[in-house]
Amino acid sequence: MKRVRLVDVAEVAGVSTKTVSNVVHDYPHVAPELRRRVQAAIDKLGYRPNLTARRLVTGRTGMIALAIPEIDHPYFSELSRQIAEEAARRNYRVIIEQTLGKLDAEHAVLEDREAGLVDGIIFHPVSIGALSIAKLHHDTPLVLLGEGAMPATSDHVMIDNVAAAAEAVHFLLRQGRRRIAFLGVVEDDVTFSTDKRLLGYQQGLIEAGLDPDPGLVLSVKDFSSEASGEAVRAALERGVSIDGIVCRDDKFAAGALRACAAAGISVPDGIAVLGWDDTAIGKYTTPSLTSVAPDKSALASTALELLTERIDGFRGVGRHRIVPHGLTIRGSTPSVSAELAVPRGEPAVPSA
Amino acid sequence: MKRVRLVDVAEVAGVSTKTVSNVVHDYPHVAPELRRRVQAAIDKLGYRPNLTARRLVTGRTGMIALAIPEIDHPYFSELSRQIAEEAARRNYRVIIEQTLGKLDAEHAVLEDREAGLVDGIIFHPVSIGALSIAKLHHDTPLVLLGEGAMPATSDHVMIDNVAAAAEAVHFLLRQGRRRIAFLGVVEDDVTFSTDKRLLGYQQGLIEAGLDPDPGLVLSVKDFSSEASGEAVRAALERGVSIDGIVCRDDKFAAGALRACAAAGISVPDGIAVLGWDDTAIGKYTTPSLTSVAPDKSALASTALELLTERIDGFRGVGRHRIVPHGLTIRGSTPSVSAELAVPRGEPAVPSA
DNA sequence: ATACGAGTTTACAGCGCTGTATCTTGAGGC
DNA sequence: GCCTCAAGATACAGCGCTGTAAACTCGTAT
Repeated sequence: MKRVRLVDVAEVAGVSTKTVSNVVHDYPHVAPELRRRVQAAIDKLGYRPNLTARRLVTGRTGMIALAIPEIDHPYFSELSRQIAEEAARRNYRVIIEQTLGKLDAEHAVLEDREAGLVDGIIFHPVSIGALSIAKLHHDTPLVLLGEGAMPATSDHVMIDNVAAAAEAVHFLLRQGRRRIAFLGVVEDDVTFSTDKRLLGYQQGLIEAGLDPDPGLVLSVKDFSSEASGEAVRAALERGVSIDGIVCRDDKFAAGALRACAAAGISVPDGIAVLGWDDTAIGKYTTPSLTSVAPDKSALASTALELLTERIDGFRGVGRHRIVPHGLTIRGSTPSVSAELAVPRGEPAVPSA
Repeated sequence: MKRVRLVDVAEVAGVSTKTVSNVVHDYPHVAPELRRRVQAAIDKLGYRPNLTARRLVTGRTGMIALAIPEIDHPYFSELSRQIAEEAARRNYRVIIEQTLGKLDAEHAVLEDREAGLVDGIIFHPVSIGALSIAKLHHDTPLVLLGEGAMPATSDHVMIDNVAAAAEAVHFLLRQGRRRIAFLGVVEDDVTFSTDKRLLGYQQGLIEAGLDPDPGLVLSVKDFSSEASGEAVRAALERGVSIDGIVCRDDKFAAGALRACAAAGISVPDGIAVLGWDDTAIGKYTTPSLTSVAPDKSALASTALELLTERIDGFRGVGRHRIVPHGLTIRGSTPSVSAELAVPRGEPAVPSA
């Protein structure tokens, strides 16, 4: 059963292919009667335009590629959803490319592998450097996400990680916490996110007149929640005094929660734990997780806005946009009002 | 800056476009010297084939659509990852379509909206019925996933939900649990998954010579973990005696865990909780979750296998494949060995 | 009656690529 | 020395659609 083509419809309706095309596209100057006849033929034959053919001639594919490290990481799947929905609103479809953070896969994203396949690329790089991006990037419109490489030539969207981390610290300080740890720095970490968050953490302490204690910056073996839990366990065992933890992501926070539970320390009473990314993970932990919340919806719409502008011909230099962030407050930090009611003068010292 | 085309390369190399095409495709009968010359021209000009044009002539797009309810639901994002990786292995790209389980979106998936855009569709339906699928489905190769509609005409892949639920029940029975609840039946549930799992649950009890107690089939207001927790809380408050819960998915199980904790009942000592889908959620709950584990990798590879066969011309009737499932054992159920060591004769009765 | 132009409709080229059929070449057989 | 044949290279049509420009229609102005 051959697919129905424009010519088939044209023949049945007794008009030219262009007229059929005009009807399909709702071109205004088509006589009502003809429009009816053509529409009837379309319905009768069940005609559907061949998008590939349309693309070849228009040069537009109506698709954008979304290149992210892992599709099943909660942050990225939640972000993907926002982007897919925002893209749909603008009549674009999304094809998802998983890089697993690997350098060669990230190179492939830029190397026009999608040549003529997508109109633009939204890319959350992890391993690749700014220089490589600038070098490899041809002319497919590109918007970068995250705290990784950000060459001046490309558009870029992120939240203000430094400010967010400082705010997270202030949030805990307001609740009387004084021994706030940062979890954590990963050995051989190639990502830039941690740096920014660590910087903001230190900045927050300094702003409050506190001296950052290097012993409170916990280092973690890898990016798993097991490793982060292990790091917290080890710190507590060493006798490090901690009454709050700012984590680089929700996974790490989940590990911290486990370690606290294992050590018999109550969260949030003994230690307050603060995650990052406001992913679904935070809804399932015990207690549930207070987490820095990037505005994923704003992230998505800003990325799409920049990208569509490029697709529509904008040729200026790279634009850098900061989107809002907030703090989703759940059970792993004391409620602010409770704190205000019973201000604590002394930092809580864990028993382990 | 115009894109480099085949003709541009041909001109530089001083050969026909077809020869360049042959080089690009590694066609064997090309003289080594010519191949070198053409390759040099390709490299020099930075030529990348225009996939859209190639598609128009070959009729193959190299893309498959994956239509799922929610991309950021852990089960679906994990499944998506498997499918994307399996597809990549077979040189297909995946475009993801989110239906949100809505009927009109599910209709759209089948209505050739992707006409000429994808070579095939992998579709996890929720709302649409078997009849509608049979009626709407044109000739784009299609493979269905899940327990929803499964018209005889379409290929279909799932796990044996009835058997898995029965096994889950037996697993708890072996540990001496006797008051096993099923969580839960959702009012106005349009999905078929619950039915199958409930059936298997009842079957498992009957096989063990137990009489299913209707009071142990908990009904839940919606699909959130809050609602499932509420259902468990209410049951416990009514004084229903429960020592084990088989849940229709991990989200429900997470809600159950919270309800137990709130009621002061230890999991797994007082109540054993068993989730479904083996999603990442189970790693973050307290305790971590024992969960029925569909073999997502087998699901993905089987779906791709059936789909590519159809794409490659197979025209037979719908094939139905059952893929394996297992049980990922974590903290929400007692370890089997401990149970064997200390067999319990009496069901544990929760204190609430 | 003729010209004009706004509104309709069409012919045709061509997007960039590949499949088919065809042509060229040179080695080997007689 | 001529013919055969396979390997190597090419010409050309055409995938299904849309943009452009030209053509046609018909009511109104001249």
